[in-house]
Amino acid sequence: MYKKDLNSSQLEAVNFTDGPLLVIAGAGSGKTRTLTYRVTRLVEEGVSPGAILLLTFTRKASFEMLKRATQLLDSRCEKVSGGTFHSFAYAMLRRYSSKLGFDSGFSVLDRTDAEGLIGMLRKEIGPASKSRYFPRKQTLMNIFSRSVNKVLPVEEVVSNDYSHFISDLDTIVSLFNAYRRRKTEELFFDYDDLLVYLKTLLTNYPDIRERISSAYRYIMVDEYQDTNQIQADIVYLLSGNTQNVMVVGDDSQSIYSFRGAHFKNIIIFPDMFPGTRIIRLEENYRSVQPILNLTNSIIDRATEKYAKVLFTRRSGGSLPVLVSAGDENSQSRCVVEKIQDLYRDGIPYNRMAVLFRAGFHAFDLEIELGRAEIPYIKVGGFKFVESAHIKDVLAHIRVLANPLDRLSWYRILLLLDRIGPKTAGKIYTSVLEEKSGYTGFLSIKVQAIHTPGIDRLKDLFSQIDSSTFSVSQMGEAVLDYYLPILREKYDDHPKRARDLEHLVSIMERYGKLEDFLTDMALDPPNTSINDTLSTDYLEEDRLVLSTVHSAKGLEWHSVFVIWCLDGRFPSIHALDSDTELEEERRLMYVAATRAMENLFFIYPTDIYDRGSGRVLSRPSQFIDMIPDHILRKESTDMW
DNA sequence: TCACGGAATATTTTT
DNA sequence: TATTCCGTGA
Repeated sequence: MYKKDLNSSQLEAVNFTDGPLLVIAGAGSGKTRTLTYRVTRLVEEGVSPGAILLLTFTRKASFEMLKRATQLLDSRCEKVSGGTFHSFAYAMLRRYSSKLGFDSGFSVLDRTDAEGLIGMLRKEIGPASKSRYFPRKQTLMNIFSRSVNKVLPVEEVVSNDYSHFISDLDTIVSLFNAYRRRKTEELFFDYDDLLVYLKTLLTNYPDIRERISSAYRYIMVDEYQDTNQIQADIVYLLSGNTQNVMVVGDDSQSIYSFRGAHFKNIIIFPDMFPGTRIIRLEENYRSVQPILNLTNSIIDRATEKYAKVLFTRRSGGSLPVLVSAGDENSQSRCVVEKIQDLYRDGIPYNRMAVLFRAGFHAFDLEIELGRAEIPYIKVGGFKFVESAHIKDVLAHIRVLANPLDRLSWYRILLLLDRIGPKTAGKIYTSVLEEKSGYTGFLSIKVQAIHTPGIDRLKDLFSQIDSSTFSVSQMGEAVLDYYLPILREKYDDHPKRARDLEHLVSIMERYGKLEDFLTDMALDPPNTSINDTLSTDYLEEDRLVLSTVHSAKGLEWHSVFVIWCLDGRFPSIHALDSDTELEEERRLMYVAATRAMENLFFIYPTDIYDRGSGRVLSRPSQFIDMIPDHILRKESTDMW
């Protein structure tokens, strides 16, 4: 099976099982296949599945690979440990949390929670003089996260990238320290902490490092170009004496530098692991030659690249097309028409995708698709767990698991009439004083709080018994309580109520409350059908709308990239920074290399950009000025 | 202490 | 366009 299904480079990678291995895998070169077969090879050779660690970029990616491996070999492959760096870190930290002083566990803060916490602190110890601009909580989080991910002091991040806030540096630094303190007090880890604490654990406790690294004797890391410094350090620490580490990546597809990732990790891997074997996968199996010609010319113009020549044996195929449309709506109608044409030619909807730079770029298209009755699913962009109504419900559930969670208590209490931050603070303090977990709320001794809201809330908490209730039973109880509030608060409550129903059905899959809450933070649902939270997909024939970031690693028969307009893609904010512009180029490269047979770039003209006051009309500089024999030009005027 | 209204501010991608 | 911030009146 190995010889039949793999080319010689892939086979070499699969058979190289001991020692450090770097696989430079171009787009569509069978990277996933190589990783999958390597798993089956190891298992087949008798390596215990539990000793294999497969770190991927999303949980879905590792799930898919292991499912495939199971089909190829047998169910042993299901036992392979797979997941993201963050989920792996979570599992390890759970196991050894007492070492780090978190005896009673901890919960994970997602991005908005972290910002909320910072927002609270900002109010408490914020800027002394209110006359000047002070960074918002979001900006503060960006500064802190960058400092952690790039392993730089906050001072340096501020003076390098946020020099306009330099006069507030002292306050920013003390906020950072307060943020860290509060996380510890309330038993919280944010995304960055998961990685940082894992690294600390591995560094400071050699015995634990030894135990973990000997448990995972074979480590594989996918999408290595999108790892950051801490992740690379973790890989190094995990590799132990055997150094059986295989990393796979493509520097041309590095698109997460905003998260601290740096593709240089790929380049320096052989320095970290002397004796690294390097294998290049350069045959593309995905795209027809005309598409490859185009994608090569996109990436050829990159200033910094590590030469790689992709070739394909897939002859034939038609030229990629660049379409100029009048305005946003004619762009949408153009996409709809082409999709209908292809569908009539026998291409199912789920083999076509529309990709875009940012979630909101698809709004107009979604309306047109609805009008044309084309079923679609949207991936990425908007996150449901961050919408207010979902957050509201989750807050009630979170205090059940972690009664120290001040943010959630505040959120719950502020929903009630006549209760503001001050009162919420008093209630929070008195709940803690009871020292009986969330049930402490039932006997709070705060004078003069007798609102109907508080009584209803007490009802809810007295009804829920976290030791006997299943996760979804808790969800249902909270939902019963919350729905009247929802109706009061939002005029679009029917739609939001549907999301909540769906949330409860997701809860049914979980046995433990902690697992549910952790997944909501680390692996939140990010797909929607008709603007409503949805998790069942691929079962029906639906067109895929996706951000380019969420499309990474996937492929479709026909791909449409919309808003290929200079100032949108690349984003107008990237235009004055070379490194950001280069990242946008790689992003365009990722988008284009998703296509197997047909590739369309579409851009509307005469778009007024509010932010800059400029009118955007040029096609994206990444595909502008490409000769007609590589990229065909069309215009919607011609119809 | 809360609730509300007007003003100011702004990017986007995700674990 | 939406969110978030700040001041004012109740």
